[in-house]
Amino acid sequence: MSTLNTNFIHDIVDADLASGKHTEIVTRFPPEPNGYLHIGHAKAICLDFGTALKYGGRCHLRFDDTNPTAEDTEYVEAIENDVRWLGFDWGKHLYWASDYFDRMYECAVELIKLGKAYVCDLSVDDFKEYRGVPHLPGKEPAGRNRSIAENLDLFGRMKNGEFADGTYVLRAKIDMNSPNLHMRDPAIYRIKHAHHHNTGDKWCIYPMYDFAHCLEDSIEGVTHSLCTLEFEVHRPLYDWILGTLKLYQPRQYEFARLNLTYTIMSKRKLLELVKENLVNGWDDPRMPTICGMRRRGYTPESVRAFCTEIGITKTESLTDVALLEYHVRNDLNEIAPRRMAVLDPLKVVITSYPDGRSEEFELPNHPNKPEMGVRTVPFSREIYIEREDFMEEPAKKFFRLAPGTEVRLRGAYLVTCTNVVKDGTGNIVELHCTHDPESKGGNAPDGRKVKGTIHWVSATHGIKAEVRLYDRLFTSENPAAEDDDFKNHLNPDSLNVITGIIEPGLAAAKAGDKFQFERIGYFCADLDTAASKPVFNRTVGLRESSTKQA
RNA sequence: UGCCCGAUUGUGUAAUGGUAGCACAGCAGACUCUGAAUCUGCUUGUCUAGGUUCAAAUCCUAGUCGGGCAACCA
Repeated sequence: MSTLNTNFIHDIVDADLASGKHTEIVTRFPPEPNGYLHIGHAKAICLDFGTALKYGGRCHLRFDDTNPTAEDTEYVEAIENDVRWLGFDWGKHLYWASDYFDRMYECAVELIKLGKAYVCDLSVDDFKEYRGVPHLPGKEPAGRNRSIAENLDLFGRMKNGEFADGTYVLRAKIDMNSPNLHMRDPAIYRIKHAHHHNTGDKWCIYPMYDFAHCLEDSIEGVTHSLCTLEFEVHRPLYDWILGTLKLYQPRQYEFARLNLTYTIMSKRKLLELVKENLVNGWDDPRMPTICGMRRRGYTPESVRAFCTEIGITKTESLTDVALLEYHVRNDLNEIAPRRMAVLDPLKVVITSYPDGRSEEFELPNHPNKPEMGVRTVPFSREIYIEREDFMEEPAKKFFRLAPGTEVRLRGAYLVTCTNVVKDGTGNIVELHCTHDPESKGGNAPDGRKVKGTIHWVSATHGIKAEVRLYDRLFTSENPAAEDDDFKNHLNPDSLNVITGIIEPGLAAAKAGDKFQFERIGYFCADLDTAASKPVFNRTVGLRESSTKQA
């Protein structure tokens, strides 16, 4: 597994191991079950699990389910599935923040007893006003000086459901004048009369992220708590809570989140696309979600290789999606069997080939990997070729078919175009060619060089297939940074559904099977595919040298 | 305006006081029954100004630019 890269986090781990601070490395991936995982999460997953793997430690999968009004079990299974698909295993270490609600409550009580937490009755608006703004000190609420006994009583009554949502909140007593807003007596427990998927109706108060997360890490013995940059300002609070409670203190380290060109990474925005039917669900192959990429035909190996390559830093950046596509091609090139499919068919009649006759050619599944075997492809008098593989008036470096020129039909015969058939409006509807019967298999006995090789499908044997041509979802390199609504920058051509002609064997493809359609790109059978109606997704096109003349 | 963080070719990263390297992208060529893959070569970079040092991408100071923080979200 390609996790042997190094980065500044690993430098820290190396140092901690060398100094004896830790002997076993424990990390965690802590998703909130309120959405689907995307490529940005893949980066975090590769770091969290990859670090544990590299150092022979363990990585916990922990659902951060502290907000029952935002979360849904719908997402839990999808998240587990996605992490597994990426190739990682949490073993028996599956946890829930809600597993620790009792402990967290006790910790909150402890904080109150230490005089380090109090119940506050400020309204949400007043709460904000008292907190103030970054460059001015905040104001201390009256409740800040409540007695410990009164706080204990009030917090107990909050827990017992005596108060309505929003009436009280438990706050850490830190410093209303701190330059760090998160230290201005942050709320750590709020009242939410909501049913929780794990704990049912046991609780009507739930811990806030800042209070819950450090306790979860501490309880689980996490050594390195890795998160994204926006939590940097939360770190003092993380340390304060554990320090005040004198609990084991994991260290939090922050790294930059992934940004990719021509995509958005915000869960909220992705949800918007799904809800407004601008895409066909979370697993739409245009989505940067892990399930979307899976359906698109990306492999876990390629996603992991990409995550390794981009590295882990604190520098905010915008990674070129071409780098991801490179890794997808790189992996698919190795593993995808070759097939022929014509996406924009132009009929060719081999006039010298006997009518009614057909034969089968044996073609390799992979040009450089004989061990991948061969398949047979039927040939007949009428075939389809790609419309763009013919030019009536060929450009200078056009190597393909043109009137009077000879090309190789991949693995079949050398053919020469003898006639161009047009309809009344001048559109080319058919080509006539003659073949060299001596060139069976694709080479002439006289050894003459033929530069052009094009793919083909027998018109009498080929099967129609729905082919979904996917392109980038946005036309803007950085849709989230545009001044207007990101949805104004959706690519109207991000999906183009066409009917192509595939070699017959391809109709048996099972959903998820991956192929290279020679000279076109990598494709995979979609979830919707059926032998009676094959459906293929374009995963990514082949790289095209810029010298290729259209 | 307060605090925190960051800045290395077009993009992403490495170099931990000692030759600025790698990958992608781009360009040129070789090879090729995929204009793919593969192979070869090439172009382009340390934000600025001072300082420390025999030596600075690296350490210090100031500035510039970019980002984050003001949910009873995570």
